[in-house]
Amino acid sequence: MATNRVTLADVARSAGVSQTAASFVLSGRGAEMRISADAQERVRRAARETGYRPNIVSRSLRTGTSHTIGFVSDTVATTPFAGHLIWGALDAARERGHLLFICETEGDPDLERELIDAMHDRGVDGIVLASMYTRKITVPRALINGPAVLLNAVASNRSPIPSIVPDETDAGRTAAGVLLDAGHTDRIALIGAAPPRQTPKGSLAAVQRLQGIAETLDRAGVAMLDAIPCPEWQPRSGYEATRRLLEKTTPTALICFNDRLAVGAYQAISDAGLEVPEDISVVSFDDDLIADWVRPGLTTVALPHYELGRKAVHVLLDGGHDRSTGADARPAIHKIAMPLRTRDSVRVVAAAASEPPPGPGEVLGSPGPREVLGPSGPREVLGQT
Amino acid sequence: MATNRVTLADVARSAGVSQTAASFVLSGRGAEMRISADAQERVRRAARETGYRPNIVSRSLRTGTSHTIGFVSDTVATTPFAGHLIWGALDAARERGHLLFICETEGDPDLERELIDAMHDRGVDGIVLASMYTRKITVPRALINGPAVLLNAVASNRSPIPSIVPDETDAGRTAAGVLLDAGHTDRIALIGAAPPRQTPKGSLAAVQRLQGIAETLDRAGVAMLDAIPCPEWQPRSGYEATRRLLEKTTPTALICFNDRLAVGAYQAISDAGLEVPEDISVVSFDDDLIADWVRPGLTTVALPHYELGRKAVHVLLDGGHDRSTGADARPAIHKIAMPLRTRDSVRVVAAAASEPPPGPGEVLGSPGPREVLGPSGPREVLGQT
DNA sequence: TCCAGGTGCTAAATCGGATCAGCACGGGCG
DNA sequence: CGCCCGTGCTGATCCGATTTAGCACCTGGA
Repeated sequence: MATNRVTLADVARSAGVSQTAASFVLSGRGAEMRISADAQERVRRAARETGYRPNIVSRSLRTGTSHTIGFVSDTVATTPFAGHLIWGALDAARERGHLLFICETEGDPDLERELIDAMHDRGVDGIVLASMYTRKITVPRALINGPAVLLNAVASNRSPIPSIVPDETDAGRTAAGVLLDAGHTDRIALIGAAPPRQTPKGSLAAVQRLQGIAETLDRAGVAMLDAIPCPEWQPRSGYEATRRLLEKTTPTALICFNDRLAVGAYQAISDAGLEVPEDISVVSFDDDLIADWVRPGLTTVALPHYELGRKAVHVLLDGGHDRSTGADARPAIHKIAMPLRTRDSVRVVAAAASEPPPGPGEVLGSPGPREVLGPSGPREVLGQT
Repeated sequence: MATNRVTLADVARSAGVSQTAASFVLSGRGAEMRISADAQERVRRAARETGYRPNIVSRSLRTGTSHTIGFVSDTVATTPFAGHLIWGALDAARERGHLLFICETEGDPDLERELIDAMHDRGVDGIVLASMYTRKITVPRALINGPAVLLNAVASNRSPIPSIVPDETDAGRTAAGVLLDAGHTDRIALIGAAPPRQTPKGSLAAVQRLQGIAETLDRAGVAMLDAIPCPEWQPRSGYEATRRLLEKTTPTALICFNDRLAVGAYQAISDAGLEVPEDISVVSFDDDLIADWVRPGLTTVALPHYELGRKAVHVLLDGGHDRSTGADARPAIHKIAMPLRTRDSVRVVAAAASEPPPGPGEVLGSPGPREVLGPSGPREVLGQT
């Protein structure tokens, strides 16, 4: 810090009023506190001419609000895919005049406690506790020392802290809907579906995506052809599962439970001498980087990282009022829509019966009414050097 | 902030001493200030039992040091590749009891100024101004209001601010050395070399890498076969350049100026019916994610992002003393070694004449004495979902 | 006996704003 | 003439630490 910062006392002296008056004027309470228009003008001019900026540290000491938020993540911060969580939080914080402390716990509970405490020591207005993938977590005790929200996570223990998570169930509906809308009313198989026990620890995506898919297919009276579980959601597993599926039967559409599984599925389909989407359509989840790299581009239901980050900050800053809405004591769980990214992996077989006939210009691609575009898409990812 | 935080006054009261005495004890100046062993013990016990934690906001107001650092980047924060810059800074800061404010300017000078000011308003101890790729930047005026360092950037205007950059010249020496050590003493071509004017604006890598390469080849008496410039360092350019090269002549080794160019070169080599490394060896720079994905794995000189981030924080916190070392008024430029990542893209033709004969177990791979391993390699990058 | 010097602490000021509790002045009214 | 009230401000206190200045007591030497 430079030693020559202009203080409120300087401004007051230069305007010929008391520090109190200057404070009132600059905090917008001039009229309310009956400061004359003339004096107000003098104060404002002095502030402008001296380049006065209020010292937030001292304000924070007195008022207890620091215009600062803590962002504590397990490993999100330096992870390529979910850096958008931070980006959204950063943007929302800036819009509302806040700055973000960011740190990583690396999954270590002691470190987590230490970092949360360090943030409280610095008087943060609240803490965003973020998880790299959507899951249940046990809320650390240190968090109760102030306002907080859970980002990409829900509390496994009882806790009054609100959560922000992607709407995975609706994503399941969207994925199934894409196929239905494109006229696939038969021979739809699932890659990566797993009974709840076989799912990554605490992960919610597997269960909820399946639920949304099943609900939508049921409602349309479409039976599932098959559902192959995968031990882990990696390309290799997707490859194995799809190969086994193709040995048994011939699907015309696949719903893969994430993009990495879908990449494996692509490989297996190709190995079987078939093509996407001519022989088999593929829909998936996440909108991983690879979804745009594979050919044909993968139609997928995107994790709305940017929006999740934004929402977390907004809920945190507007927080506490959640409890007044409704009489239930359970903490709010805010679900963020997962937008569909339409690419080239779904073949349009026929317009869906339930859809209005397509207009002249929109024969191909058929996004249909299910497409939900995120309020602002991610920026292009840049290379290094 | 919770209302029931324990304050120093509480501790003092509970220990039966004055707040002054308590402050002395807890700041480690108890003996110096002649507080009796008994009183010291009482204070420490009270602090422990009440769970006292000093309020950094108030300390900051009094002492002007907030144990807080600002990290201002253009777009680094949410970029997959260079998130390691932040990770290194985060680790170093935590080791020294500091927390990081992180923000992105998106290249907008107004936003940059606004964010730097916002950080100064919060009493940061210093600011790290980071750039996504190594380049010259004009140091914003707002930065002179406190200690600062430039990360991955050097000042184009006169400025007393120290810089932390990768040692690109030495990286050039390393890349050329890898080939020489593997016995390539002929037919070495460069892909991506460019006259200074044709280089990305302000980028230093092109010039310095070339300088190191040329110096090392010269010293070994090896003439360059050819050097093809590339308008931009992307796979397509690398592909085009290599294709043109292969039409003219037949190199046995390529030095590509970054990994993306090398990926293009791989493609062109394959199209020409040749193989890496049997027909043509390839060395490159950056250690981009793709360097480990392509087959054969690409031997490359890594950008030491993690170390750069660490060093920036250390220089910042130890700063100001730079000027005293040496009589020259120019700001310090700290160059961080770029470690070699040996993979499988370089064929060993023969042990280099200048090298000692290889030991029994190390016939292949020949890392040689040039290999510099970073103090701690990057963690594995995790997927999402 | 007196005082210098050491021991073991404490009162009060300070950092820069926010805020509570008034205070001086002028005009209108009874 | 005295009182009340609205206008337009100001003094003092507070937030929670750090730090300067200094005070009371005791011991030992002259």
